[in-house]
Amino acid sequence: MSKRAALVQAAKSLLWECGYEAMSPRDVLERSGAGQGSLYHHFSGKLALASAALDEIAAEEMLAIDAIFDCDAPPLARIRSYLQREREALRGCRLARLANETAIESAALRQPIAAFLEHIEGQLQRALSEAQAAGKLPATLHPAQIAATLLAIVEGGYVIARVHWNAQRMQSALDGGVQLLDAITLPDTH
Amino acid sequence: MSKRAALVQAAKSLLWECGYEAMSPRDVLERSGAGQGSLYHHFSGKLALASAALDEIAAEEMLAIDAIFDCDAPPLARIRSYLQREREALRGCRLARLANETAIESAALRQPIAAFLEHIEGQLQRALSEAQAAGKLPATLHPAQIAATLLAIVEGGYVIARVHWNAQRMQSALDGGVQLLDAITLPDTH
DNA sequence: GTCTATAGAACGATAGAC
DNA sequence: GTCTATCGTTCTATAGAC
Repeated sequence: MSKRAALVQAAKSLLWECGYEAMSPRDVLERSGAGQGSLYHHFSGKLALASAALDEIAAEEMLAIDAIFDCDAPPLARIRSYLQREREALRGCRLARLANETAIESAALRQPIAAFLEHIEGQLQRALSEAQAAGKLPATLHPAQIAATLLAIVEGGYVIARVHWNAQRMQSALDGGVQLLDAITLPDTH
Repeated sequence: MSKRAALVQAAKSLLWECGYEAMSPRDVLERSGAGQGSLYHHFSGKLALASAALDEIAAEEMLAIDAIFDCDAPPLARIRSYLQREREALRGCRLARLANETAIESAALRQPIAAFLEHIEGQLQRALSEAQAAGKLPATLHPAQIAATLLAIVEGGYVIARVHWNAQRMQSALDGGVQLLDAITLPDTH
């Protein structure tokens, strides 16, 4: 593996563990086995390295999202699969955990994270629209907003779990989300 | 105002603006007008100062929550008021914005934030149970889990807004939450 | 209780040899 | 492309005068 790849790999793991501000170039060098020179040869600085790492993380995670949604299951089942997916609640969302760092104001960091969330919302909205077209959901609901709500349940679940330092807290929020989904599902009319 | 109070006041504003790790004692001293000595006379260190500041913030915010919930409006209207409350989405949740910092593992920081979230969940759960008892909600829903879900919508809404750097994104998530609440509300049967 | 001066370590980045 | 050595700054905390 090239030193550049090793640096990006180390940054990817450290960004999840520590976030951006708390990830020091020193940590990255130690974990990757590279020297200072390699880092500043391949990247203009810490921000550019983190941006490259987030690009890779976002690409990986979007593939995982598509693996859930691009299947033959009925639309509401796909949403349930997304909500009930296995998660490491206490580690936080691999991308959105950076949301509250000052550096999120930099587009280089924000863009890959925003693309990831947008991708999830798109899949959720598609599934909701499909369910609505099939008469499984009330026509009064707005798929775009419900999609945002479902994504918020997941991202908020991570936050709650970390504050209580208890993974079960996220599970409760997700379970409630599934209950809401079940409660608004219309019975078949044939 | 005593220097101690000035230090806590400065910490309260900086914690919201920057978070914990990014809040340096230097910033606190500059904003409060106090010297190094005052800080380390009144507090054992940065962590103790932040803990005291968070205690005050949590107390203030819980009062604001009670102002919404302790009123004569019907239970589901109180929940709607909470969801539709005015918020500064891009600033993030004044307390839970610290959720993804390493220091959240310290009980001194976590406890006031956890108490705040717990307080909200309690109010939501009470309102949901009341609505259920009045026949306004399906008996199949679990108030504790729905309460966690509603809180997650709010906390997740902050995250999404910050990632997109667009306050409207939080609004969409909250609007969807209100739609879900309306969709599960049972019609009066008299 | 409050101040200024300073400590020792870690920060992000640069220099320059190979 | 990779390395080691080092820069100037900022970090959190302590010392000690008043």
